[in-house]
Amino acid sequence: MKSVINLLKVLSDEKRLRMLMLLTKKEMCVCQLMGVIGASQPLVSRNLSILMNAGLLSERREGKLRFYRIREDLEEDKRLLIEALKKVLQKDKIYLEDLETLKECTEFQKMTGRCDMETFKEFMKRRKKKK
Amino acid sequence: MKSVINLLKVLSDEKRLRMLMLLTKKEMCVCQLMGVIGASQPLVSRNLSILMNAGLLSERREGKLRFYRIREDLEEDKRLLIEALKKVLQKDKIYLEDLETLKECTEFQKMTGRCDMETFKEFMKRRKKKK
DNA sequence: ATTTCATATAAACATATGTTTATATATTTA
DNA sequence: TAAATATATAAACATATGTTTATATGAAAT
Repeated sequence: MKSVINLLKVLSDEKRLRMLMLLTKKEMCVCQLMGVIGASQPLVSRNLSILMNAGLLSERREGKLRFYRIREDLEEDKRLLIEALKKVLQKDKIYLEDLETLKECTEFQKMTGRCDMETFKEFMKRRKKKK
Repeated sequence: MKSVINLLKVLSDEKRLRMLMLLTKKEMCVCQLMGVIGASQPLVSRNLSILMNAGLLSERREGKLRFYRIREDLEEDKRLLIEALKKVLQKDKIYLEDLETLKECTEFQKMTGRCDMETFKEFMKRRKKKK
């Protein structure tokens, strides 16, 4: 029960839920998440560490970057709940917007050939202008 | 997204989750819930009103008593998530204990032929002694 | 080695949440 | 109509949580 409660608590924060949903699509580094979620670096890092502590993510280091992904050996209860959430959010507006932003962000990254904070800050600026 | 987040928040409280799980088994009044959960009347009432506001429960009045149950016309996302939680908690220790307590509580109620606060307070006392 | 840069962590703060105590409401019974 | 009773609500409090700002860490590049 305690672990289920904790899981619900961890995922009942909008930014964390959005981050987790993005990570079900692909591995991402901190600066990419900043770009898509539109949150500050410390906030993204803190939420990642909360998701890590909940046993949901694994981490991989590559140079200065740290990539996060959903653990492949998720416990049964976590796997089931995440599946349910994916189903529930399938047509959710914010979730679909995030997926779209992720696509654009990935393209922008390919175009520039870079993966650093400046690049994603630039991406966020352009995105704001669009609106 | 907002409604899913709120649902997760509402259910990430142990007492509320336990109450909801009990209510998937049968309709219950406030004093029965007090007996099984072992919480004070105001706390049970407050949590019931939170579950109501989240669109999870319906209420039926019978004399001085108020009976609560899971809404039969639950929205799709809520239904899905509750189903997932039921699956996840199927073998959970606290959940199974609660079901056992519910059974005993119902028997005690039949035996005494009463459904009021005194009766359930008495039930709680006896239960504590057992341990 | 020093600087740069991505990320993590700590400190500080405001706000939200769970719980208890006290009080109100509304139905029943006397 | 008054007293009793089941439940709801309000007030008060302590604790937990999300967020920002400032600082630390550790790898890479110079």
